[in-house]
Amino acid sequence: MTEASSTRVADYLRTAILSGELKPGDRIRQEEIASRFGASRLPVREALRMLEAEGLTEHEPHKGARVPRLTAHEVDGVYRMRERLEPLALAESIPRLDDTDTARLEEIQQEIEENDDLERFLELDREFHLHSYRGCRLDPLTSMVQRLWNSTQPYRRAYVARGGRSRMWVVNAEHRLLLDAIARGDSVDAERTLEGHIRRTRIELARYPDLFDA
Amino acid sequence: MTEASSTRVADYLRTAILSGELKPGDRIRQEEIASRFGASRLPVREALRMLEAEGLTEHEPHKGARVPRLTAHEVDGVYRMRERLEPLALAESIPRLDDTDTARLEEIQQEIEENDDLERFLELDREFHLHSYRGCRLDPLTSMVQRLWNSTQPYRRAYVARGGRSRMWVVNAEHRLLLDAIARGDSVDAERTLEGHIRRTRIELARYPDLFDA
DNA sequence: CATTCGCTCCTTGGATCCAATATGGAGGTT
DNA sequence: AACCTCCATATTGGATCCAAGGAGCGAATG
Repeated sequence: MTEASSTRVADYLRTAILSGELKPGDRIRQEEIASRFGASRLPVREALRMLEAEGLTEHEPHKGARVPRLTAHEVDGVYRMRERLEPLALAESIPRLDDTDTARLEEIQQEIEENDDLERFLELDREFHLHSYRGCRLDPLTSMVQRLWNSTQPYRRAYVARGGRSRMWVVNAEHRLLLDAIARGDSVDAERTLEGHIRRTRIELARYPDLFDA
Repeated sequence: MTEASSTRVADYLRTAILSGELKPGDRIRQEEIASRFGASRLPVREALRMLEAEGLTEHEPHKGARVPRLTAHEVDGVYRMRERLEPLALAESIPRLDDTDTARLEEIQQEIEENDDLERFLELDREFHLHSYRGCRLDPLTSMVQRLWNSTQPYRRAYVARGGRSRMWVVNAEHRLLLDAIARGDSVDAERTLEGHIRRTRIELARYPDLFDA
């Protein structure tokens, strides 16, 4: 057992939140998680701190941890941050991407277009974008980008489940344009395309303010 | 004692790092801090997790916590992130700033120009910029900006101590232009001015690659 | 004489127990 | 009947103790 126990707990909770098993507003009781792992509450506490750092949980003294419930305005803000940060990550990444990477991106996009499952789309879309940043050597930047993706995941899910279906062709077109720019190594074009992609998604999301009520 | 003990420890360590008392590469022994506070190691562990979330410490299993030592490339990356994020924070902030705020900014800038102490300058410069974001209602954004400032603080100090003196007039001019744009409520101009301010600082920093060796 | 193996000590990771605080319900009062 | 207060209980925060892993030093050997 060279792996830290708290890390395992953190991994479990992370996938639970990202998969939608734990929803915004849900309370996380330390004892419950601890017993599920046959461990004490201490590693759970550590894990919750780690997740807090990743923006996946929030903590209030003597009240415990919850999955954060974001307002429409906050999600909008996160998307505006992504509009600025992800183009930077992509520009930093492109010079270091090789043919294997672009082939992989093409493959993912292909599967997105053939896929018909909601949950699978969320995974693939995330993988598509994060893979395009894989060449970015700026650790603080990539971890921040990941954090932003994590924090809005539940609302992405809600949106796609609601009305996202009809707009799928737009996403696919944007992804194809992005792929083209990346394959050509055209960072400037890629940045602009990506910024537009995120901005349009943000504006689209704003059309469904009731996603954030529950 | 309604205040969490771990919070006090975190506050102490944070100021210790930001003030330069703890330098990049320094190890932080839990027992040492704990005894200094007459507390057990547990709240120290929690505090270290919090600081890790803020980018002020880093953690390795069974090896303990250290103040992160950034490479020149990483600091450059952080500045590039700031170039993109802080203009957004400023634009978001400006519509909500009132006359009291601009007066306060003017006051800070005035003191910067009269001041001659290195440590005091670091404080004032930080306060100037962070105060200009005070109207920004996007919590994730402001906390991230603060985080970026924190993580480069030791290197800002080293730079100013080394050669920053001679360039002070540039900083002052930039701050004055920024102030003017803010006072006029001209978000577009303010964004552009701020971006240039950060970019020039980044390029200037890159001229001293040996700041990162020790 | 250098190198490597192994041992000891130091530091961190985890479990259990105790203290402090918020939550929810019952009962009394207006 | 509604509201407020107070108490019981559940849940988190902290202290102490024990286990596990890494670093540094010394001795033995090539």
